[in-house]
Amino acid sequence: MPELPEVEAYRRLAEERALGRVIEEVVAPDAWYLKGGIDAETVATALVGQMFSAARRIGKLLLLDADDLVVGLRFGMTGRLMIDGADAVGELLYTSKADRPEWDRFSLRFADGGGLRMQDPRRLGGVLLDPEEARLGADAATVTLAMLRVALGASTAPLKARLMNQAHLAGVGNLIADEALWRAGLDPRRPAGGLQGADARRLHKHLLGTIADLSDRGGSHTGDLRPHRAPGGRCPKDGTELVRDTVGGRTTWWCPKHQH
DNA sequence: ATTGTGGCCTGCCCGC
DNA sequence: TGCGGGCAGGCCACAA
Repeated sequence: MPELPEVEAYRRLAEERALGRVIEEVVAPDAWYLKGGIDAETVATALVGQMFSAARRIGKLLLLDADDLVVGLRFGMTGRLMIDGADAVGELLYTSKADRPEWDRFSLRFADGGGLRMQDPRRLGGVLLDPEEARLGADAATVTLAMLRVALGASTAPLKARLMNQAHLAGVGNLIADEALWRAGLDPRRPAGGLQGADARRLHKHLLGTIADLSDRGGSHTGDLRPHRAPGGRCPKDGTELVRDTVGGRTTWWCPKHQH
């Protein structure tokens, strides 16, 4: 399930292997995968003959800068990026590791013979041209405490929902949200705007720490809480049985003893 | 503007 | 052994 750590791995892969190569062909067999009212012909006309000069990332959105446009790649929950057959992320929690031709939703072939592919069994990702980058909030991996306070604002929404709102803070998905709140000892249901002083500082510290740890370990599914997100699971800190509920529309697990 | 809800997509796993 | 239902969740449309 690509969250920020996985997309950052995709970005590095693209930076290493996709820049400076002339695009010779666009293969976009799945019209549903092209977002923003574009079709395969539009994408091909825009991209063929160009090359990428930079690979950027905002939250979970990968941005490839071509000569006169930007390609945005969204991976949803089950998307994978492969370049010349290489995969940046060995394992995704909720997607098959299989590589099937029918799961190729979008591909670019380079003039040198290699190519870039998006594999996505569930078709939850997509391709955008010139995405509106300003619609995304601060990137969660580098957010400062002051920016986090702005992102939380005076919102009455549940803290977890606000953290996952990409317009305010970009890059936090369900697993990272649960892990960071668990580490910070904060109840996912409490109002986002109610965080003061030490609570906000603790959230900031553990949000950055969670993202750094999970990136080092190899993905958003490598959190300390993750193995216990199951019926009967207990808090690895204090042994209390975890609570499962829906918060912000997402399945949420937390420890009723130490998260307040 | 804010917040919450439902639907989309498909593979997988469980119980019958 | 096959089948149906539930589940996973990122994103978006929509309602109030």
